[in-house]
Amino acid sequence: MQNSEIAKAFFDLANLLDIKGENPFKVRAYKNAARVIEGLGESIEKMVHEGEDLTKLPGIGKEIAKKIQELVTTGKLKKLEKVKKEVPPTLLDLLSIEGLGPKKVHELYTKLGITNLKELQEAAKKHQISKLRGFGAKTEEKILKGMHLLKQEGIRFLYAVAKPIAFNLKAYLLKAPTIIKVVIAGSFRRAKETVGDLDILATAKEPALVIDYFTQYPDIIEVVVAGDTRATVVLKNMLQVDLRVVQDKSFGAALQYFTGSKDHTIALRNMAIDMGIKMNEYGVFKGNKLLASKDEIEVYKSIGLCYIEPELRENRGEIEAAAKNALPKLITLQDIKGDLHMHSTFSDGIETIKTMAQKAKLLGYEYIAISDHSASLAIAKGVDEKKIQSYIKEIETTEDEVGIKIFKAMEVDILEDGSLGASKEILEQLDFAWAAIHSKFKLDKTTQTKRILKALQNPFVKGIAHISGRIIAKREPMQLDYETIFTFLAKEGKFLELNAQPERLDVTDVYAKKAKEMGVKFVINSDAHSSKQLEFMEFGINQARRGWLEAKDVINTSSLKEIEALFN
DNA sequence: GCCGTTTTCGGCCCGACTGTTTTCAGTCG
Repeated sequence: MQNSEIAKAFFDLANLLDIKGENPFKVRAYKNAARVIEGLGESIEKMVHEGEDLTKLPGIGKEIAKKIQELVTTGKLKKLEKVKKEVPPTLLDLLSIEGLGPKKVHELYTKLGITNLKELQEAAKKHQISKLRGFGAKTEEKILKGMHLLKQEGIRFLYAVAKPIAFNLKAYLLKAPTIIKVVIAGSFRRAKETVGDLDILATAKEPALVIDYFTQYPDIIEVVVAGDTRATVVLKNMLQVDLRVVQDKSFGAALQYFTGSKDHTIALRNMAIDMGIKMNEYGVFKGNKLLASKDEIEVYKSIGLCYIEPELRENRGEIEAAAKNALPKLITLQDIKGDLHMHSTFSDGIETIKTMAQKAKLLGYEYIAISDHSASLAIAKGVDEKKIQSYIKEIETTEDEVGIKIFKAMEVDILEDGSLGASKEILEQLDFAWAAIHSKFKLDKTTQTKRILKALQNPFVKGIAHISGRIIAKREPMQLDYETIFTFLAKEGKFLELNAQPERLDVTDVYAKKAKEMGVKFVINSDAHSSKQLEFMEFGINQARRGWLEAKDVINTSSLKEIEALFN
């Protein structure tokens, strides 16, 4: 059973109990546990099988641990089954309408007998809803409007897609009356691989003027809420944007609050409470005394912590590390000295080796590797016995012409049985190869893991590229025993690729952190198929930072000399 | 239901906005 399935069971349980009117703190406890499970790096099922103590996880106590055990071993949760008999589970769908929460759904169910979206729509059309106490004409209208917005729910935007949208909005807002600062905050600032909405923080002398100006942005299709200091709108592309405007003196406190994550901020505020301190978006206070507000460094310092980089703010141990002054010094784009995975017209790249090399030189790299596909991958028309000589010659010529070190490499396909899609005769003419899977993604976990390990045993293979094979929101990751693979990589001194393609970002942040803890070394590669795509390195760095990686964990931060030594 | 270096009981982040009220509950982030 996947962590996500277990988390969903607890979310459903929490929401149904909430609708039923159960103690809200108990509801919150279930939701907290669900979030912890969702964000966990390792399989809860595996932890149960290995007899690990689940109550060591934050937010999981004796009762929830027992329920997890029950779910994993029987596939069912008696308490959830029981609640589903008391409260129709189709009521959960009603919660996805803007403005409907557990209390209102409870009223609709008990007073009007509404159990699903269809009945809700009918009741709204007959104007039965506005007659209920606590409801009115506006709520009824909102329900009817919310019905057709529902389908769009839950879509997330790739970071790389959201970026230009965010920058356009920022440029627009910087022209707002009395504006001082504009920062894209939220999950975008934390550089998550996808963002569900954009959270923008602004400071201004007169916030209300900025809100008014914001709601006139041409790409808006709906203004959901607009008050004096905050507004929520939906853009034509269905991206939701939240703007918060505060006085400039509150910038640091507001930025911390609006960057999140929610779990991180709640943990900070709880820590502050223990110290007799109150934290909100206006500042950090002891009684009436303002301790900090103007910048984030000061805000963190006021509760005894050093500054925590946004990418780490997920309540995954960063607060404890900050308290001990043991945070990692995160890798930056400037640390990267070369790119070791890219394609050319010799396989499915759209530009020549020369164009790729020129662009790499422009980016300031000391070295690159051209790593076209092996011929076994028919779709990419790779390098076979007939092409290998011209491939090598072209790389050598370009190296001299452009004046940048170019490694002769290959992204060699891993076949179904774990053997490689290129012969020894081809491989021994190259500097090294990355191994990668491009087909048969659905093999079971044991078979898939063995397949990768077998490929990695080949001496020409220096590492594994885009390990999970996932395409965000399009293809599920393969089932793998990551621990076994990471153990092998660390022991053999082979490398784990962090693929920077914005829809891959493979490995994920959570697994990167785990691999690092196990002593694995990384290579961050653009996997560029055009010279423009060499700039994707930025997205790989984002993911690496979210995975707590430092320059010393990543081999392509090394100088050419060091890299050559590594490959010999 | 979870949690605890003052606590095993009594707390549980905190504030903006809306729509419905006639001073505030519910929802949201």
